[in-house]
This record gives sequence, structure tokens and C-alpha cells, in this order.
Amino acid sequence: MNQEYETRYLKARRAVIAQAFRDLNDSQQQAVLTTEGPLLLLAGAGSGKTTVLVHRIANLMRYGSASDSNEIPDYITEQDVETLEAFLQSGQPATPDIDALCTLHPVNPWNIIAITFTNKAANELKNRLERMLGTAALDVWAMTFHSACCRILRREIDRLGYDARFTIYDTADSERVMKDVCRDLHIDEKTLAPRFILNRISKEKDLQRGPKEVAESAAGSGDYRAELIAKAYAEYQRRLREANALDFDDIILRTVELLQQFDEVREFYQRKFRYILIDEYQDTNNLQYQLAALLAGRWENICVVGDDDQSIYKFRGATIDNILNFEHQFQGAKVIRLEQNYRSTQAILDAANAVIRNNRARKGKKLWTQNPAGERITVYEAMNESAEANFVADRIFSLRKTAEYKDFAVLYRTNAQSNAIERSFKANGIPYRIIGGTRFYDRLEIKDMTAYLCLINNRADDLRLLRIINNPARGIGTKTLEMVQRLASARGVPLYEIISHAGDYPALEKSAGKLLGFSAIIEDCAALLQTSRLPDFYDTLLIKSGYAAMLSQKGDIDSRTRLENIQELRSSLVGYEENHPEDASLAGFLEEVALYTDIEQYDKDADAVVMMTMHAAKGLEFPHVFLVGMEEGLFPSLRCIGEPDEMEEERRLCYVAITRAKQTLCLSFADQRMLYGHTNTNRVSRFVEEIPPELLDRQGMAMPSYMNYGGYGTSPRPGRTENSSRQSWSEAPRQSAPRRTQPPIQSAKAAAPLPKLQPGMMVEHKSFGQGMVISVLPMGNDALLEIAFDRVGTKRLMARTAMAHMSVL
DNA sequence: ATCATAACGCTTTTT
DNA sequence: GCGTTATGAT
Repeated sequence: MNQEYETRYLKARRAVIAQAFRDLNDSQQQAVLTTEGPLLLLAGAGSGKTTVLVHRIANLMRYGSASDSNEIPDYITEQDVETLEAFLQSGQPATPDIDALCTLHPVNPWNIIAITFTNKAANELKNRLERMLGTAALDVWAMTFHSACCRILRREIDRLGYDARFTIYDTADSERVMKDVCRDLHIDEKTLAPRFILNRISKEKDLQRGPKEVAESAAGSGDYRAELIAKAYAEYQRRLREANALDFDDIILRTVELLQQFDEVREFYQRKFRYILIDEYQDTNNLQYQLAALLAGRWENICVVGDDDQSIYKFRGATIDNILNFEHQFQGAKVIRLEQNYRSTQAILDAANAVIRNNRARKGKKLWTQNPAGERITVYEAMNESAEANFVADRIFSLRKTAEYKDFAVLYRTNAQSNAIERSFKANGIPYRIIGGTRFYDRLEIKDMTAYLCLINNRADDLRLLRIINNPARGIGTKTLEMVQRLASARGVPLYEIISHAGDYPALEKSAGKLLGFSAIIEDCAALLQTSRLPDFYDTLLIKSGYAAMLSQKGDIDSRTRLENIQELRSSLVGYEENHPEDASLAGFLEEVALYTDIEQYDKDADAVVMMTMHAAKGLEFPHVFLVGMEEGLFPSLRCIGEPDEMEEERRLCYVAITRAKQTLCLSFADQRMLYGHTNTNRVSRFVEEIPPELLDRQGMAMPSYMNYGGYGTSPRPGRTENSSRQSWSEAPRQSAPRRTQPPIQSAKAAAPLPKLQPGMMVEHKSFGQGMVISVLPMGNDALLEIAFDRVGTKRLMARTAMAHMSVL
């Protein structure tokens, strides 16, 4: 082929590939077609970055490096070039024949790794890949940093002297270990909190400094605390290794060590991962950068996606430097900005841009959209936090003409703020669910049952053994255990080793029977693993351990939920087995449990308002968003005031929160707020003031209050009403699932005067159904009603709020 | 071993 | 103000 044809071929090839991705905008397309070499994608909020990631992988698998290379396969003829050009003229969709002419070294799915931070993001990626590319996409490594590392470790960690069936310790487990370490080393928890030590260890691990290095630098410093921390670090690490356990940091750290120390391991994975994609790059820490750099060492085809304006996890070791330095760390890196937003209205984007503009440490980026201007942003000033909560409830009712409950999200800075909102939602019959707080796998009974599973999987797991050896009670007391511990540490073996041979030790004469009984339970169940399926094995464990029996004997409501929860754990075992038909194993399941946090997907479809922290909302979007508690001292939090760097992180959090909204955004604050038992008076948040006034629609206290409530009354008085309502809404058990079948609640409240309610009257509430008024207690210009509903029992409601959703029969 | 009382915290927390 | 946890008494 002559040069002219070669040029024409390359041009046509690029055009064909670009046509396959014509649904994307120009910069998105560039991001998909730039396959070779390091690439930094600065992807603003709502700019379709997941779409880009998915299409990028599709391009790699379908066309290989063709869109970004001048290499021409030998077999291409002049005839082929003309075929391609004719095809481009025709405007037809591509056929396999055409694609074949445009493909260059197509990439096998198993040569691609896409790393995310959350399981949620990884799952979404997997699903979208499968939808687009079919089952071939399942061979792409689309997973979190931690699960990718675990997968590598299970194959290679024996080189570091660990057993491949290592256990994962979560934060709570680590804390338990550190507490024990502190006790044994006589470290006073008040001068040096275990949490603080763990934090420091985490930082050291991020810098790849082991106990030795830390001890050396502490030794010279004369810093007593630093020396203690070094000692605690060494002991902590010793115990983890003894128990064949890794904490979250170790999972990454050990992988990095393997790749650094063993040439053949590094070469294997470098060769394997020809293309590397990393999401949320602004949230990576040093260790994760090291990992990425090691994996990308051979091909340097590394594409990272991030947004410096959305970096909100610095407090956990994430360093924005990774994104700011990317171009230095990877020579010849290209940068592509994705700035078109497909999510929000212009007003919302303007507000977000106005806020983030006040930060100095930025790469600089301005979001724009073709979406309509939308409504102005509502700012509501409430008297106190319950008035704020009632306002949110009211606004949800009035927007419900055009939206479902699940279209709303209430975001707050701290979990503690959810209480006031929750109370108001319960009182108004608004279904809701709270994301965050206690995770399923953090519950007592689940931790107990997984402790059994962990011990069966890894007999060296002393931590889990101590948790369950006398739970349920087996008459194995502290004295016996002390003796076992002494014997074990003298011999340098795990506790279980002593327990399973209790008969050999005269010192354990009295309790040998009980100890052997325990080890018999473990061994019997473990034997079952060879022959039975996991759920059946679990059923036996429930019986043999006596755990289920213990709960059903108690019989109170609490124990009932616990029984249900341990059954729920069985369901996850069944689910796990279904997802891993080839390689289901106890170790694999436990890994999933340890690394898996979101159970949100459980009732994703439930029509309920979502409540969560602003941090948890990252990556999500909702038509209508409330940001509550927009007050100085709360958001931005007190600790950031006077700390410029932390204030910038706080502002980024605000930016993240604002950009979650698609259609409407409502900011609210309270003049007085009760939090942690104190009432505070706060000024409105600076973030609200940073938004140009013309974008805002101010409501609430600033104007006479009768204007806000359809022509009557004021909002409830602070203090009294709130106190009187506090004790009344306790009937719903905590963490109860939201009502699934909620009767539709219509329209806003009518602007009618308060009808005179009297005990004995029958009412119909739109959420609670029929009920009888039991008592009416006047309160300021409102009243507290006590109503016995047929379906949901007795509730106390404030008349003014309740009458909007209720009629007298 | 089990219950009661005191004491302590209390941003955010993808893993 | 509230919920969890550590410690001591029975």
C-alpha cells in the first residue's frame, strides 16, 4: 500500500471507530479513543465518567489500540481502504467485517483491570460492562482496590510467610487487638488512645514504614509517645501475623511488597494488566499510588479518573497530590477535561461553581450544562432543628405532586443530625431509609456468627476464638482462658492449639472437658465443609454451636430480630454460592463479608426518602436534594474554622453535596440547634453566603412566619413542642425497615383554619388511616394530638402538621 | 456469670 | 442527650 493509502486508511479507521462512539460528546470521545499511554481524566460531577470508563473498555476489547496508533496491519489492502471509505459514506451501522478491518491488537478482557473504591461502584461498572459487552466482560477485573489485592494475595502471599487462607480484620477487630496490646504493654488509654495509635500506624503503613523503621526513628527522638507507638505497632503487627490476619491497610501494603520484592510476581501482573483504569483517583493514598505505578510499570497504559474538587477523604490519608502530580509521575501523560454536566440544572451548577471558586488549591475546571436554568435554590431559615425537619417534610409533601418519595434525599454533615429529621418523618408518615450508621455485618449477632466461620476457616484466629468460646455460655470462664493464654504464649502457638489438646495439660484438668467439647463443635462443623454445601454447613453450625437455641430460648423481640439476622446471613451464603458456582469457599465468603459494606441494594426499589451523610452521597444523584444544618460550626464543622486546608476540604464536601441534585436544591439552617445535649445558636453557613443572592429564594424566619404556612399560625415554638414530642414517637423499633406499602399521600396541606378537634372524634389520616382522637393538648397556637389509629397504634402528632394530611370523619 | 451503674465520647469513614 | 462499653458487686 502506498503512503497515500496508508494515510487514508488511518483516517478512515479512526472515523469508523469514532462513529461507534458518536453518542458521546467530543471530550468523552477523546477519552475513549486515547488508549495508549498515561491519561488523566478530570471528570467533573455528573459529566458521565462511568459511561466513559465503560466505553473505553468496550473500545479496547473491540478495536484494541487502533484508535490511538499509526500501526497498519500487513493484510490491509487498498481495496479495504476503499471499502471503509464507502462504508463511512453510507451511514450504515458497522458490521463485523468492517470492524475487523479497523481492529489492531484487540485486548483480552483479562488484560484489563478497572479499580474503584466502593463495591457499589465496582458492581455498577460490572453490570454496565456486561450489558454492553456480554459475558466476555466478566473476565475484566472490575473491582475495588482491596478485592483486587486480595485476589493477588490469595495466590502469592505464601511468599511472605502468610497462609493463603488469611483472615481480614476490620476496623473494629483492629481496635480490639490494639486495646489488648495497650493493656499488655501498660499503655494508658487516656494518654494514648488505641484509635489514635491505629491512625498513626495506618499513616506509617501508607509510607511503607514497618515497626522497625518506626522504632528506629522514635528511638533517637526522645519522644516518649512515639516510642510507645512504635512498641504498640510492633506488638500489633506480631499479633496479626500470629493470627494469620491482615487489616485493611495490610491488604494493599503486602501486595505492594510482593510486587516490589519478587520480580516474577511483578512481571506476571505487569504483563497481565496491559490496560489499567482507576476511578476516584483523587481519593487514593500513597500506597495505592505505589500499587498503580507498579502495575502500570511495563505498558504504562494507565488511565485515572478523578476530580480534585471532589476530594473529601483527606482525613483518611487520601492525597490530592496524586492527581496534581500525575503528569510528573507519568511522563508524557495526557490530560482530558470532562466539563459538560448532564445531571443538574444551570442554577444548581451555578451555585456549585460559586462555592468551589473560593478554594485555592485547584486544577481549575468549570462545569457547564445545556440543561434548563431550573428553579432558584431554596434557602430556609428555621427556628430550631425540629422546625427545620418539619419544613423538609412539608416541602416533600408539596413536591410529591410530581415526584416519588425515592426522588428525595436529605443530606447532613453528621449522622447525629438524622434524629430530628427521622422524628419528623415518622410523625408525618413519610417512608424513609437511612444509609450508613450500623452496617449489617457490624451487628452483634452477625459478628458472632462470622467469628465462628472465621475460626473454622483459620484456627489461628485468636481474636474470633475469644469472642465465641463462651458465647453461648459453655462454662468457660476468664480463669480458664487466662491459663490457656499463658500456655499458648509460652509455647508460641495459637489458643486453639491448646484448647484442642486440653487433655494434655494438667493445669487444665478441670475444664478440659468443656474445652474439648468446644473444639469438637468446631471440628465437626469443619469436617462438614468437605462434604456439604455452605448453607447446610451453616445450619449445622447454628445447631451445634447452640447459638440459635440460645436466641430462641430468650424469645424477646430483640432476640427475634437477631434470629432473623442470622438467617439473613444464611441468605447471603446462598447468594454467594449462586454467584460463585465454580469456586465457592468459606474463605471467599468471609472475604466478601469483610470487604463488603453496602447492603443498601437490599431495598433499592423501595419508595422511600433517602437520608445519609454528605460523604455517603458521593457518586449518587437525586432529583430533589435537601442539605440541612447549613450552619457555621456544623457545616463547616467547628474544627475547620481557622484551618484553611480543612476548610477547603469542607468546601469540596459542600460542592459534592450540591452537585448531587438534578432538579431542585434546598438548603436549610436553624437559629437554634440542640446537638449532643447542648443548645447552640449558629450563624448561617458561609457556603450559603458564597452563593450569589440572585440564585436564592429565601424563606422562613426572615419574613413574617404566617406567610410560609398557607396563611395561618407560626412554626412551633422552640423547646416546649419539641420536648413534648420527643418521647412520643418511640414505638417504631430502631433500624426498622421503612414501610414498603405506603398509601399515596396527596398534595400540600390545605390553608384552612385549625378545626376544633375533641376527644372521641374519628379522623382519617392519609398515611396512618382511620383513628380516634384520644386527647388534645393545646400548646401555644398549636396542639398536641393523641390519636389511636386502627392500623398503626397510638401516635402523637402536632395538630398543625397533622391536619394537612388528615380529615375529620 | 450476670446484672447494674458509672464513664465516656461525639465529624466525615468508600475498604 | 444518648448509646455504647468497662468495671465492679452479687
